[in-house]
Order: sequence, then structure tokens, then C-alpha cells
Amino acid sequence: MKSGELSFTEENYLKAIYSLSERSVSFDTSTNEIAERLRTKPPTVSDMLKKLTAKKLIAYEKYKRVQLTKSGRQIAIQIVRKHRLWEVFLHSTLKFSWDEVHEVAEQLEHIHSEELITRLEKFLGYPKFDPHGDPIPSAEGELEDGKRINLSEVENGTNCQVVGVMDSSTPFLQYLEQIDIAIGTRLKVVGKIEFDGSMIIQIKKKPQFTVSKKFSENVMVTA
Amino acid sequence: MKSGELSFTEENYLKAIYSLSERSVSFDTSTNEIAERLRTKPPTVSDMLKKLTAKKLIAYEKYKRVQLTKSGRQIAIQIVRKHRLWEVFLHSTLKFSWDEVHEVAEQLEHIHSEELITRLEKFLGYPKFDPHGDPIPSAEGELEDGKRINLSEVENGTNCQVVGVMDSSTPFLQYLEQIDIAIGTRLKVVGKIEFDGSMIIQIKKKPQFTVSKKFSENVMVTA
DNA sequence: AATTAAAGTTAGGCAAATCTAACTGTTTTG
DNA sequence: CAAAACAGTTAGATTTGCCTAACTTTAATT
Ligand SMILES: [Mn+2]
Ligand SMILES: [Mn+2]
Ligand SMILES: [Mn+2]
Ligand SMILES: [Mn+2]
Repeated sequence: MKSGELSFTEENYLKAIYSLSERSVSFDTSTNEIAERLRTKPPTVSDMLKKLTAKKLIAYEKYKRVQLTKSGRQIAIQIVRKHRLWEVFLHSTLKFSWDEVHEVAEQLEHIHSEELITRLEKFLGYPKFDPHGDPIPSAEGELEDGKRINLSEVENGTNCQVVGVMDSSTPFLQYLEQIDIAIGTRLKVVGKIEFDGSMIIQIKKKPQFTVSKKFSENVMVTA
Repeated sequence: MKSGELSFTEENYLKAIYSLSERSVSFDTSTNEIAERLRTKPPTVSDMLKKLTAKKLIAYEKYKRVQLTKSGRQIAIQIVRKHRLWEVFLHSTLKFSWDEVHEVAEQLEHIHSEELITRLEKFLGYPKFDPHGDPIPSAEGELEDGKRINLSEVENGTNCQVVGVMDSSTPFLQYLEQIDIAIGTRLKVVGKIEFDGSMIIQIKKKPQFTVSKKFSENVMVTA
């Protein structure tokens, strides 16, 4: 790759560190978490953390947790932006189904061309969300933060709309499809079971059904 | 990359060997030619030739010239197919100008997904030529031999490539040379004059110029 | 507080892709 | 045909990304 450009691998590390950090209170993550996420081994991660530190993309000290620097975070967000725009393209333009887009976007997100993304975004009509309901960062790295909450936090008797998932694995997405839940689906929480946190929900006028706590924790909704 | 998949680099070598071989009578090429094409050094090429031989993608013996095997050729053609389809996408869909598309296509051609190309091709309406007028191989690797037609039959706005002449007289050939047209020259028909069948054509970014009907009837092109 | 468990790093090695310098094989040509 | 010129390969080094095994540091638990 051209000088100044990051390798596929470096980009994947930044993206992993970004998404793992975002879900922690202190906006940081650890060697082992990164290793698990990238299906690699801790020593490999250790090596890369040194390299990313040298490039000033992360703030990191031996044995301590890792945080993205401002510039590392900007780059990570741009990769997320590319990933999600490509997912929209694959779904809306090329008619891939939901659960097929991620793998290919994982490759496309590493194409280096500002102009390409600018034009792609325009062609797609400046979408704000990807096919899984996740927000698409702007060219400036701004992330619209909708008031998305976990389905598991929704009160009894409340209506809400599905806007995203925490888990993008094929089994989960297939289960969602099976029970007819997709991005945009409106549903009502009609009951909760204290014992195990299961939730009874209803879509439109269809029969009610029960989902596990694990399920409701992996679905994001807006109230 | 997944096992069985070729690396970026291997794919670029196959593509280079393919296009260099195609232009030779014996359908082969040499270490130095490849090195020059890929802006690398001969020892680097030597190494890769060994590797590609082991994978049975080329037929090669030390100090001899290189030829693609059947399977190597098929792979090379698929990369060319991807490259050209992406160029159409960049030009027709994203409105890149035709001289901007190549560099980005050079990256996109290495995305691994059959399904992606199948759907992209469908979305683009099964184009037969890329923005430079080069033919797009079919999914089966068939390369339209570009049926030779008379330049005078070419539609407005179409790119074509000069492949022969009807008249081989010295005056005609001298005229061709004078206006910088030779076998292989790519040109675009930018207008036609009803009155006398004259044709306005353009080569690359040079100024347009007009040729007579008698001229265009004596030039053979592939669409 | 001392011990154990876990998290994380070094050490050392390997494969891919690249380079320069030095060598060998092939071709051209006086 | 012998010498020079050219083409091509081998040797040895470097960088990146990855691994296992062994070690060190930090955290948790008794
Ligand atoms: Mn995704
Ligand atoms: Mn990726
Ligand atoms: Mn091209
Ligand atoms: Mn390429």
C-alpha cells in the first residue's frame, strides 16, 4: 500500500479496538479482548499494539489497557463509515439479504479511496443507517446517536421499534428472520418473567411469543 | 485470506502474465517483462514464478519463458472480468470519469465474492465493454472476440478500438499516421453529420476532429 | 499477606513478499 | 567460436503478520 496508508490488518485492529472501547465505561479495552475479537493470539496483539503506539494511533502502556488516540479514533470511525455504506449498497442496490452483507463489507471497507466513498454515499442518497439499523458516521466522523436502548430495558406494555442488533452472527439473524423480526419491526412488550428475564412480546396482531433474556439483550430498539 | 484463495499479489502476477502473454505470438512472457510491468525486481518475480508453478497456475522452467496453464488463465480472466465490471460501475453508476476508474478498480478487482460479481453484473445490465472499450469476459471466461465492424457503423458516443483497414494503399496509411491512428488505437465517436456521413471522433483527450465517410468505411474496429 | 489465577509480554521461529549483490546460463556478435 | 552483453537465478537480509512456549506482572482469593 501507499506510504501513509494503513494495512488491512492495522485497520482491522483499529476497528476492533474502537468497537470494544465504545462498549466499556472507560473507553478502553484489553489485549485478550482484542485477540478474541480478531480470532488471533495475545502475543500477536501485543506486537501490533506496539506498532500502533509508534504510529500514535493508540495510547498504550505495557500491561495496561488500550485506548484510541484522537487520530486513531477518527480513522476507526472512517472504516466503520465505509463498512456501513457498503452494507447499504449491498443490501439496497445489489439486493443481498441482511445476513449476507457483513462478510463482503468486511473486505470492501479496506478499499482506499476518499472519492469512492463520497460518491457512493451520494449515489445511495446519504443513508443514515445500515441494514442492521446501525448509524452511519458522517464524512467528518460525527455519529448520530439516537436514543437506542436495549429491548431488555423496555417497560411492560410499551411499544417500540427495532433499530439494530448487538449480535450479527448468522444464527441470530436467522432466528430473527424465523420469528419475523427485522429492522423497522414494531413490537410491544406484553410481559416479563421475573424468574429468568424472559420477555413476552407481540408483533402487530400476531400471536404473542416468548424470547429469552439473551435474545432481548441483543436487540436494540427506539422507544 | 481463506485457504484456496489467492493473495492480492498472486492475482496481480497472474493478471500481468495474462496480458503480457496475450500480446505475444507464442502466448508467453518473461521474467523481466513481468518485473517491469509490476514495477518490481527480477528476483522477486523469480520467487513468485516458483510459487505459481507449484500451484500449477503457470508452466515454467528455469531460464525459459512463462505461460499460463488452463486454470491460471481462467483465474486471470476472472480478475480481468472483475476489474472491468468495477470500472463500469465506477463510471456509469458513480460518475467517475473514465480516466479515474482504473486505480480504484485495481483494488476492487481483488474482492473475493462470486455472488458480489454476479449481482453487480446484473445490476449494471450485463455490460459487454468497460469504459475504455475493452470487452468484459463472461462468468464462464468467454471473451467476446469483438466482432469487427466498420467504423462508419459505430453509434454516437461509443468507444471502439481500431483493428484493421479495408484499404492498404500508401496514401491511406499515411493519412492514418498523420492523424495518429494505428492498429490498437482506441477512439470514441462523438458525433455524426447527417449531410455527408462525416464522423467526429476523439482519441483520448486530444482535440476532436472530423473524418469523411470514405475514411470511416475503410477502418475496421471492434465495438 | 501469601498464594494462586489471569492477563500480558518476550523469545524465538515461520511464511510471504520484497530488496541488493553476486553468480550462472543464454544469446548475440565481432 | 570466443567474448561480451543480456537475462535470469541464488544467497542473504528485511518487514509484516502470525504462532507456541516460557516468563513476568497484576489481580483475586483465601
Ligand atoms: Mn457489518
Ligand atoms: Mn475488515
Ligand atoms: Mn483498468
Ligand atoms: Mn490489482
